[in-house]
Amino acid sequence: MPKTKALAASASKESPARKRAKPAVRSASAVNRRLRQIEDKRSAILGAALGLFSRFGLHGTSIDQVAARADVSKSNLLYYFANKEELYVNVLRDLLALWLEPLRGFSAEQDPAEAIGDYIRRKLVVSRDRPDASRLFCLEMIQGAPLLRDELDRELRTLVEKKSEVIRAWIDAGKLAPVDPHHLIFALWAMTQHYADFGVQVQALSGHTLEDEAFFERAVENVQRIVLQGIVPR
Amino acid sequence: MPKTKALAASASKESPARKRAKPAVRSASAVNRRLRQIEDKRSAILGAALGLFSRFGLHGTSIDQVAARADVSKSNLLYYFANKEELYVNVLRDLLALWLEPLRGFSAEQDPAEAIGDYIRRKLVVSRDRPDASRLFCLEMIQGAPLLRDELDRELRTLVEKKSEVIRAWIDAGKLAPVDPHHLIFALWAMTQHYADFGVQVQALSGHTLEDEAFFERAVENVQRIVLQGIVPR
DNA sequence: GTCTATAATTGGATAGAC
DNA sequence: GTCTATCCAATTATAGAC
Repeated sequence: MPKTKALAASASKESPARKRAKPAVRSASAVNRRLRQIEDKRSAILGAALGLFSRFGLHGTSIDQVAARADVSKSNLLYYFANKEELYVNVLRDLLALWLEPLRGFSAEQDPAEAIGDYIRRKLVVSRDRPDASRLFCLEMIQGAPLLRDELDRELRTLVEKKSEVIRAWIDAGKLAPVDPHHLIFALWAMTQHYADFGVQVQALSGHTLEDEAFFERAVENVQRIVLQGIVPR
Repeated sequence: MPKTKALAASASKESPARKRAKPAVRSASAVNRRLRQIEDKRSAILGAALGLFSRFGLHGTSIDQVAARADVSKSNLLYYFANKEELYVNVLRDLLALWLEPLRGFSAEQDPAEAIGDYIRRKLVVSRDRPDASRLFCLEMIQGAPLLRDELDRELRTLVEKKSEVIRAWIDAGKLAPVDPHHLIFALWAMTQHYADFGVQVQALSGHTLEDEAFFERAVENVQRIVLQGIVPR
């Protein structure tokens, strides 16, 4: 079985950028420049890591590759992140926020059709602009989300419960057909992320990518139509 | 970058079970028994491999683990499959058929609502009974489907085109709202596979699995309702 | 902070006896 | 066909100079 050794205790080593500069002779601005430089390097590494992890997974990616892509040496990378798994965890952490963002918009005062239509568009924008994030998230889920499990149970769960209440309120007000909120949310996630996660298949079958403006709009319209109106003629 | 060395030339080594028994002293039934034994072992290995590959991916799984799970020795496994990638390819090949199966059902004479409702149920059955297959397929897609790309372009593509025609015929006959066939197919795939691929998340948020009979039925009904009727009250 | 070794380990694959 | 014993390559991670 794949090792999970340092996973739990992964917050152990402080990253250098977190350490405050000790009183030195340098001017404040020089220190700030330095700090920014370091932070930039960190995010360069994180960005490179996301790109590779999201395609090849944790085990399919070597530190070397990440380092090369981030244009730093391998040992330099290991100076910033104590080990591969710490790097991976840090990439994942940044992800969840981005992933949850669009859902927060929902509120009972809105018109449901509009709110949900909007949500679909926003999620498709994420699929278009951050397909790597979507894919890594998916990868992690497939593997049983060993690293996100806790967050899933806490943050995501409470958020989903809250939004389910909103959906129920809409239904009670007769503004929405009686649909199970959970299943509706699953459906929305699935349909929108599909364009990122199965991008290759979408491309192979339709000949287009979300990058293609016209195709993107068609995707938005069709998903909206299916979810809102359904496909049986009225 | 991850190596792709022997991928193309992977059909090189014949698997032992494919070789016909040479004229021997054994009785026909003895030979048959032997062949079946071998075939059984092969599928034991393939089954074990599917289970592990679908969770941890190609690189996250070692031959050792597969061998252990299939209850054979590592070198014995390598007798049946020349190398890890050949094993992986064989697992994938078996998959595609299973994956395409449900779609073949579609034909223009059927009532669209019924045909599509049926399709949703059949796909959800697959998600329930063969989640590992669904997950591995998803993994492969995320990674750009290096091994399925050809099949995607051929088999899947022509099948999808054919079924898109059926959908278009339904629309022209006024039996279906004007929806882009491709996007509809994507939506159906996405919503149904989601229950397998994101099973952990579904479980974490809803507290249920498709194994749960009542939950399964609710999933079927809700997906059907969303796709067919939509969620805006009529 | 960054680099050049290099240690340490894992894991894929082969050789050859039985 | 199956096993044991290796070989060998790829990687992670560390040590220590600059």
